[in-house]
Amino acid sequence: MVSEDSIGIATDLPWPQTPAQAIALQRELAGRVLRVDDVGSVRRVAGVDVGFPGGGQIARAAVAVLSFPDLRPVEQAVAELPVAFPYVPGLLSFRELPAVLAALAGLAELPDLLLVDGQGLAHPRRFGIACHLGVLTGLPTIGVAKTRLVGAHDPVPDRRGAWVPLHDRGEVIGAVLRSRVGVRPIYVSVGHRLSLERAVEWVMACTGRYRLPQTTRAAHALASTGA
DNA sequence: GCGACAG
DNA sequence: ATCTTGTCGC
Repeated sequence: MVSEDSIGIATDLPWPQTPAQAIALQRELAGRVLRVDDVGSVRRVAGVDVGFPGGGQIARAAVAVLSFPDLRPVEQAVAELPVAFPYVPGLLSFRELPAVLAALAGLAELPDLLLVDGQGLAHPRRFGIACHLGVLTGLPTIGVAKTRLVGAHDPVPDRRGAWVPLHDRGEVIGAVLRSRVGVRPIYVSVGHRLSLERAVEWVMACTGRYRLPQTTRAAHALASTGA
């Protein structure tokens, strides 16, 4: 029973009710992640983030769409839904994605690329929230996290744009990127339909004078204030 | 058994 | 994530 809205976002999805079901679904969907570059021309880039106003019973998702490459605000959408899944490290998407999908459905036009607040492949089962959102929407996505979930890495040179690979169990799962000199690095990983190298380039192209990309900052502001 | 642990 | 003011440092 899957319904779609006018711009093609499925909203009424079957959803796991327990951590065990969620993990099984991640293992199944992880095989659908595309790591090859297939982004196309990007005119609209969006930041995606979720806040929990009040006691934390409500999830408020925000999508901030910016023009590319000038990064000017062009559209935004917010959606609030009751929280239906607890926060469990590794299962973040099951808590936040329902609200995110609702917010995306409220846009007049879909973005060409999504920067998601959280991990992509840099996840225990290689299926963080950025991968999950990419697979569900079919859109190119990138995971941009402020802290590490899994993996190890060498020190990152303190130069803007420098990055080192993030390793886990013998494979490269992401990039630890110095988006700005003198600040903690950010964790970038493939979400869907692009390579790690291109993901890092897109993130840098969306980043100005701050540690986090403009897209992420705009979405965060929207998700926490609601307007 | 003792830590680590996106948001 | 959220609850919260001032304060240390560049």
